Amino acid sequence: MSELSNTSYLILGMLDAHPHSGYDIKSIADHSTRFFWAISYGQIYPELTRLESLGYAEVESESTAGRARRVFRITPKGRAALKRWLEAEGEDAFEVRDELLLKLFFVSDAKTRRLIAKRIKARHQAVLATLRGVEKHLKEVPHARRVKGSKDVLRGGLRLHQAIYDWAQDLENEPTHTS
Amino acid sequence: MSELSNTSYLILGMLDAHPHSGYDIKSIADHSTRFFWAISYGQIYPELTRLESLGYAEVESESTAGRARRVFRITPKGRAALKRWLEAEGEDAFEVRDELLLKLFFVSDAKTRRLIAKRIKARHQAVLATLRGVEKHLKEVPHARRVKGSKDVLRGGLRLHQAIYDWAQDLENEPTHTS
DNA sequence: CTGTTCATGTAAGAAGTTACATGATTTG
DNA sequence: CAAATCATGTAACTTCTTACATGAACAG
Repeated sequence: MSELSNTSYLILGMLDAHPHSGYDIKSIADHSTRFFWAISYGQIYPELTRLESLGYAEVESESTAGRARRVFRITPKGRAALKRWLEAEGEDAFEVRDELLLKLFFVSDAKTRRLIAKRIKARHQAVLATLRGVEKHLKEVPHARRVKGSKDVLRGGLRLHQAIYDWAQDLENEPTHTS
Repeated sequence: MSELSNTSYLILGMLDAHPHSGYDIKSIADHSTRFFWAISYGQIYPELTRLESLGYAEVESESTAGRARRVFRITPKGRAALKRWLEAEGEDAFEVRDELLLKLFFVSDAKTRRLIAKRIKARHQAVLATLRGVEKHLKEVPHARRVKGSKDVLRGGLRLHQAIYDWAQDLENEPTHTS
């Protein structure tokens, strides 16, 4: 396959904003990109090593004593690759995997259907609450350190989850299935 | 890990509505579940064999001459497992992977940002058009043959993609980034 | 002094995609 | 008769998750 995956660019994007360790990247991703692109340690650490060996990133600092810590910095080559990716027109993968929608699709009795609607509501209410927390937190982050698109993307997330919530609300209130 | 995955239940759900071949399942999935749970031949054929060997499904008919075709039917054991799954409370996985959101997250210049907004709009406009086509098609399918939740799920999809479209529209019209 | 957070990494496996190989039947 | 569609299946690969192993530093 090609040299860099979307997950590589996610890491590169984080390094572009500021030098980071694998641990940093994971924590940032867990309250930002995870809502539309999740990553795990099992990807991050090997990928950082790989990005370094390919010249897209380099080790900025490495702790020799005490607690282990390797901080990576993006290289000019990495920055160029990131820019190219950002501007490239491609397939622009969009994928949803939703177990509750899958269940709803196959459900025939009204009672289970209503129960699933309830569960969908609860799920997205929880996500909305989390996103509102992120929003609050974001306002406290110094302007310069903020990843540029975070505000836009956050608003998109709020809209998306609100829309699903509203739909599930309607579904729950609907009279017992006709037609 | 456990014996049946969500993808197994998707197949079982299809067989519950009506006996099908692997090819059938793929074509149905491609204009229904694919919007929230995509599957490929590489999963379907081995999984049908597996479901049969575990007693959740059985071969209803098999062409011995001419064009190959194996039609599967759900067994009582399969039906029971499906029902249990539909009613089980679990983690209810919800996952989004969106390359354009990922790009937007890292974009700093207004021009690229606007371009990505445009691409998001185009993408979801296309999905909406497809979903409206599915909606039309669904009305022509005989009532009894319809998978029960398809209408509900379809409306959910329309809402979701409309919400993203609207958000992208706002994003495109916004004055060049302040704050 | 104990639990939490910081910190790195690997190994095994699950899940999914893509490409390939093969061939029959139908439609224009 | 050629192209599209019907039809099954496998192999190689990518991607991602989970669990494990290890240990330092800090907060109460």
